[in-house]
Amino acid sequence: MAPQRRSDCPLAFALDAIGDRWSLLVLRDILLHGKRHYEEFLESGEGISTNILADRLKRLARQGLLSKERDADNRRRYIYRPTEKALDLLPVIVEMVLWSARYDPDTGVTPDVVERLRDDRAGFFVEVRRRFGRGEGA
Amino acid sequence: MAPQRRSDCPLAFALDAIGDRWSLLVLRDILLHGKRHYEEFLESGEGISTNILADRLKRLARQGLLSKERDADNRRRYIYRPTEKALDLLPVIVEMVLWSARYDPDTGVTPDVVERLRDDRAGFFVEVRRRFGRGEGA
DNA sequence: TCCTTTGCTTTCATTATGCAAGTAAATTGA
DNA sequence: TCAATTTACTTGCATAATGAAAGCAAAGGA
Repeated sequence: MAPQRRSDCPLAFALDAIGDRWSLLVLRDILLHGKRHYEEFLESGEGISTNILADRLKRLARQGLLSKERDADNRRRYIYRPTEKALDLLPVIVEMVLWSARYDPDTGVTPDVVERLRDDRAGFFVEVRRRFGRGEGA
Repeated sequence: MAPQRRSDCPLAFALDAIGDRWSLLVLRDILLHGKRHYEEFLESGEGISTNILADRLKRLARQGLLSKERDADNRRRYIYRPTEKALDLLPVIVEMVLWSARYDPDTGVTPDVVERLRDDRAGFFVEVRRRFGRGEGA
């Protein structure tokens, strides 16, 4: 997708990393929906196909956004986990969600969730990080 | 790029609108660099090609992010301006810039700009909006 | 020892991207 | 007044990305 660096612009850097239609949806599943396995990602409503999912997981891992390890409980599986670099994308995701909540008349996000994200971003971030064993500071 | 709706997820909505490698760079040129004409967008460091630029301008206008009108001073030109919907993407852009500033060792953004964006988001938004004739409140 | 589960890879058709060249309307200069 | 230039595209074509479907391989279960 984005093999080389296009410029030194920070926005271009972010877009080269996650500027496609699928990468952030995979991160959403991991960060917000607690998914960890390949099969779970496939089940998401958008219907990603198997080759694209495999490619994105590989890219995200190569870019240091995801770690991949065998599941000790079932060695056919792998567990995908977010790195700190991925957790630091939460503000980007939240702002995109708030923007869509404002402009999509058929949005699936409920008003109470919007309110929570708008009025307690920091608390939300702490809550998500806690689920991945990260305390308040880093 | 993203013809139809993939799901009711707000993140998917945003990605269908701006989830590609060019759309946000065009908006960056307009919102942050004061560019207004086709030729100016072509001059950006990333080197977008003419057909892609034309396509993205059309898409952004169709989605209500840009307005397009003839330049009265030079009727060969058109003036592209951001709508409120585009200005509301500033938080997304700022979060992406801050993320890249943290993780790109060769980032082009200077520490003082990073500090400004981090510590005075609201002031920054007001400043940008003022340039487009929008006061504090919408 | 099969059968199933899980995570892919491969194949191939369709679509998007990107470079280069061409087109057309508005403007300028001779 | 008309030829050159500016500005904003469009078109053609090659290459790359996407997507649907089928196939494959290792691990686990019956």
